[in-house]
Amino acid sequence: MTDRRKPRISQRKQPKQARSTELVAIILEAAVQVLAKEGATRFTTARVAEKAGVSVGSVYQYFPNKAAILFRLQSDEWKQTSDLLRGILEDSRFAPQERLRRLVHAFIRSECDEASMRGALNDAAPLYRDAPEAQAARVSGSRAMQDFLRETLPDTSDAARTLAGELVTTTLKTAGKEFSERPRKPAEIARFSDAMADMFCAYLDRVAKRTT
Amino acid sequence: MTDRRKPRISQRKQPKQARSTELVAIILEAAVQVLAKEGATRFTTARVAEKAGVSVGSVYQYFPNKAAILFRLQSDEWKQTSDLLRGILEDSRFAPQERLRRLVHAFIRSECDEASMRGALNDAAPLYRDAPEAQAARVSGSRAMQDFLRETLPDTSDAARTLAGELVTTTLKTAGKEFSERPRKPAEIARFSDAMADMFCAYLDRVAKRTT
DNA sequence: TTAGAATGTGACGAATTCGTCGCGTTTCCA
DNA sequence: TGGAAACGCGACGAATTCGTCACATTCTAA
Repeated sequence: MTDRRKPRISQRKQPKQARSTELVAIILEAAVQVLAKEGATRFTTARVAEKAGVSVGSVYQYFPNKAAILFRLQSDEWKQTSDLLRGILEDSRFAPQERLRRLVHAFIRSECDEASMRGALNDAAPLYRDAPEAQAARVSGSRAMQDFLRETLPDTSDAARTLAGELVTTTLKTAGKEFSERPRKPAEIARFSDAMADMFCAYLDRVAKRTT
Repeated sequence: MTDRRKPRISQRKQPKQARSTELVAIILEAAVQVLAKEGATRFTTARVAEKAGVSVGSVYQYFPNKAAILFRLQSDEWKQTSDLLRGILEDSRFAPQERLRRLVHAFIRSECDEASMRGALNDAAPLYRDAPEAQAARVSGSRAMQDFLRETLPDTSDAARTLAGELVTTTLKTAGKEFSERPRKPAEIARFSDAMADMFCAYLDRVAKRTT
């Protein structure tokens, strides 16, 4: 529970037998449960072990500390959504603006779907975000968005495009998270997503015009 | 440190003599220091008391628990920025879009100014945000923005205006926070603020046109 | 079959933290 | 000026949490 320390966070030992591979999966699943149901401050290796029907020792066999479990969950989450978004942005069946719209909807819906887990994971961020591994993971964030913008804003300078990309990306991510913190009805979700997509489209149109 | 509990958070006792009034101020100041320098997880009543040159007992004389101190800091913060923003939005010397631009710049600059304190306060949010007092405070959030939009988008439906207001408000707040989490140069801050203001203006223009 | 590697166990020590309570000190006011 | 109320103190009990370690069990390969 220290803040300034930067604990190693990578996995301690690779499972070599089938049962231990499965064990890791069970632990991670239990971790998700505990996080969602108990919240970040009650997320404990002991509780995870109990939920998994396993002893604490086994947990520490594959994860050097609590932070490592959380980081793993966050990594999986990142990978999952980043794949999702990339897929949508590269789907050439749709016009660029339609792709963006779908992106926003997909992201916010997914954010609302697992709101309690993600909220808790977010609350726990102070425990793992200062570790070097987490820093590295943060860099490779919004590659897909830049590629998309290169296609959409071909005549815009690199600097302006980068800025626009950062703005859109952070807005989507953070405002989406905030929005999903309270329970929402499907209609609400759709309306908010539409509004955000409108905002992005209006902004990108304006950026495009500016350099034409 | 429990998550599900909703501790009372209001002040325990009103200071009645000058020295105790000053004491509360000293405690709060120390709390800010500790939060900024030590981070949320090392924020402790004991540390606050030590920093304030006061005993723990005195701290608990005026705050029922740790969460109450944090909530008080957050409340002060909210009040302060909400006054700032209201002032800018109501300043009729400037055209609406210019006001919005100034709003964004002021908010993000202020966010960057005290980034470490606000970041830590945010990390500690799980400790106080579930208390009923905090829920109540959240409601009276973005009144000024709605008034501003009533002026800017007179022909838009209430529902659409509310939606637009929520989107702009949450975007400003959350994206601003995220942006300020890493240290930024003044030029960077200005560029990002400009981009965000552009985005808002483009969006609001589009909303306005839609109903004209 | 059997040695030894991999895996799994859970009681336990160390550390931290919260908030209280009994008691001493200062201030107020009649 | 004297007593009551306000104020301030800090050692301490209760609770929680982290992560380890010595030992038990299961698996693999020769």
